[in-house]
Amino acid sequence: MQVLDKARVVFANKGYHATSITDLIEAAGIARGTFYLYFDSKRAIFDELLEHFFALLTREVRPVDVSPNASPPIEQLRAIVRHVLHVLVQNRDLARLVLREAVGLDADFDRKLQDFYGRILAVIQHALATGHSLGVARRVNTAVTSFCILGSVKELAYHLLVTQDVGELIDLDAVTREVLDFNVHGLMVPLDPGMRRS
Amino acid sequence: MQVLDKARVVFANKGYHATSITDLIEAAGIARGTFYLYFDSKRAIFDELLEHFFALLTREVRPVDVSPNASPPIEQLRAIVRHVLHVLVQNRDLARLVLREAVGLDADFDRKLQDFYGRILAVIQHALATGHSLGVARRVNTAVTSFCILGSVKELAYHLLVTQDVGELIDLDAVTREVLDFNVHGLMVPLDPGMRRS
Amino acid sequence: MQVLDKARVVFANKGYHATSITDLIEAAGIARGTFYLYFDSKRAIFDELLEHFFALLTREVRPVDVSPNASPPIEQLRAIVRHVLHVLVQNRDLARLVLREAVGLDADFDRKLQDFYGRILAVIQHALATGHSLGVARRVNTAVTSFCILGSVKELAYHLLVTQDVGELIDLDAVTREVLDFNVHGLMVPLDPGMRRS
Amino acid sequence: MQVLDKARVVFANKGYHATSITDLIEAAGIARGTFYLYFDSKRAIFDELLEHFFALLTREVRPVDVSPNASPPIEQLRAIVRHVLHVLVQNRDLARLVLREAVGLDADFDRKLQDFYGRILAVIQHALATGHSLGVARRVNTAVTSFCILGSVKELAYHLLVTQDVGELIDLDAVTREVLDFNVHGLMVPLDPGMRRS
DNA sequence: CATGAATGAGTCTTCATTCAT
DNA sequence: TATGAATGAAGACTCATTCAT
Repeated sequence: MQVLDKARVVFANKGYHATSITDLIEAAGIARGTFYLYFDSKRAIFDELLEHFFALLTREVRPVDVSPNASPPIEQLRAIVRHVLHVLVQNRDLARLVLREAVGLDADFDRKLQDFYGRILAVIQHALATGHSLGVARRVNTAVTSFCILGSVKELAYHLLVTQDVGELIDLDAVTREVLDFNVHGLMVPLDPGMRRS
Repeated sequence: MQVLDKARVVFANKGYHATSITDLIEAAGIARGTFYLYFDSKRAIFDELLEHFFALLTREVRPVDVSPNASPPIEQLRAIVRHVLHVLVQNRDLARLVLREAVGLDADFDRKLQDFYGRILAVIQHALATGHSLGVARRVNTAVTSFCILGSVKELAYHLLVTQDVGELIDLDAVTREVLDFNVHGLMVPLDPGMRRS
Repeated sequence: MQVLDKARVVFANKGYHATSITDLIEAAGIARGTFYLYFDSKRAIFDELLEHFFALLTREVRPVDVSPNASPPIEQLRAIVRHVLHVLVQNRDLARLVLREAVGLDADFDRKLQDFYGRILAVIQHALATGHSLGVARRVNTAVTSFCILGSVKELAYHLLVTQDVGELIDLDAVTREVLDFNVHGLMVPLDPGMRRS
Repeated sequence: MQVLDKARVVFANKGYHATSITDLIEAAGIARGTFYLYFDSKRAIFDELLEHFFALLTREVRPVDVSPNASPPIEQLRAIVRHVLHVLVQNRDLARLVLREAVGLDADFDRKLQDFYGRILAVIQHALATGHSLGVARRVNTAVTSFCILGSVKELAYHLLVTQDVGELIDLDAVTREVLDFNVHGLMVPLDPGMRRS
């Protein structure tokens, strides 16, 4: 909806607390009362905004498929990361809201965020376990490691979207490759350089 | 100071915006005017709180030493990570504030946070470059990778401190080992177990 | 407007500093927020009140007309004085505000007051110079004398409005005549009483 | 006293309301509690300051002496005006306080001011009546005219002291002469009975 | 006499929300 | 549906005054 679109921009630019209802209705070109016709409160419209974004992001985040004819787990993870980064970059405003404003807003929202990240973490953990059982991944503490993986992607996304203003110029594939390389290979030099190609 | 101690707890529990001066003075058991005797504003006491924490955290964050008789970079990094996690765990309240409340507060604070993380990122980048030149680290995009490393630690810390209530029970050394293992070795199974020693 | 009307009375009775927003809204019978819907601040409503009064007072204060078919300068001055006294008497509250509260409020208001009185002084000085060049007025230091004239009217007005409570009973024409007599003839007995009529 | 001296300057520069106890004690170089050792309140020290000034000003303001061997009333008035202007110029700070800050402060102070001016007005009225009975002054409404005389001096003093910064350069005698000329002769050109008719 | 840390009543101002039209 | 005037609870901050040392 028009109002949601405008609100997204305003929230992203001014932050949740600094955004007033007045800002919202002026941006949307509607009257004060009209706003409350569509949304219960300032909190509610913010919720709706992020709920939509959660759905968008989670759409492609699904458990790795271990069936024989599925692509290898690492490829599935790569697809997920690429998708997530892509959605984030395509929705800078919403991404800023999730990564900056939605943190520590209130207990209710904290739970939603936790649910969201929990779902992602579960997928990662599942992938790690699967990868290990397939012999393609080290044996790791899946809980700790899944946080690490999530964190590495989040932090990268954060700096890409919030800090940098030239976000459009980023080579998403290169970044995705780099993140995955980091997550897959770590920092260590290949034991036998002769056998690998970057 | 007494007031700062109480304020730290209140801020950590209620969040910056939800905390009122009244909350602060009731927690500290002082009068309204007394508060303003010591702090210029609500924003100022929050600032002081975090500034102190930044100092605490940064104390051990220093560029890796590449002189011959220094311990290997990886060990230095391990020390830094252990220290950071330790400080975070020892200062749960302040850690919550930095990881949750300080984001998106206002432009001034954003800059401080960015400075803080920037210093850490610089150390990491420097370590990566050094490690590569010493032949102990892969050649990576140091910018991207430093975000990944920072993110992996931050996310872990966040979940340790914010999500879990049983943070005291955590084996910090084990977690540190796990994070570093992740960052150093990634997820891949060792190519040739027979040829490696941890 | 209703709010302005009530505010005028309250300000006049309690004085600017002693008047609180609470006083204002209680007198107007509106809610706190409603006040700020119409006025930016306590200072702003006061400003608006006086600005209006300045306009009212200045309306008839114009340079004396020296064209042949205009009434004599002394008559024009008389008209101005009568008008000013009339407006003051008709707007006791506003008059009190200007004469008592507006002095030394803040730099901005001081400037406005100075502008206002400056305009009046300019008219008086102009009239004095004109009168002298027409041979109907003594040669005087126009700067000093214009202050004297302004002062004589101000002081009279002040005592009429502020001190006395029976201001309505005043014969305005008699007072105007007396002020002008004072300003025109001074205290001296006519040199040749036989030739003059009061 | 030292504290009073400093307070006078601060009050004169910042105005009564804008002056805080902090301003006062910093200027005097004393502690907060010490201030209340000497003065009951902010209001009280201001009162004391002005009370002193009233005494200073009133010292020479006495009823005109009608005894045969006294100087003529007009001379006595001239002496009073000269003295008043002199005291005002010699005590710019206090003068500013009386003319700007003391107006409309509170009911109690209003009464004191009224008493003060009342005493002066009484002297003027008495002088006018006496002058008339001696045949040296026109018959005027002494009430109205005394306001005019007081006002002409006050306004002049006000502009001399408050508006102008080059007050030192003023030729006090010339100004006194001008004021008296104005009050005595008014604006009219001297009648030359032989040559003019009103 | 002197101090200054502590007080708390009181002030201005904001803004999410409501509701009569 | 749409409007926008009105609301009032709640917030941050000030400052004259006190009193234990």
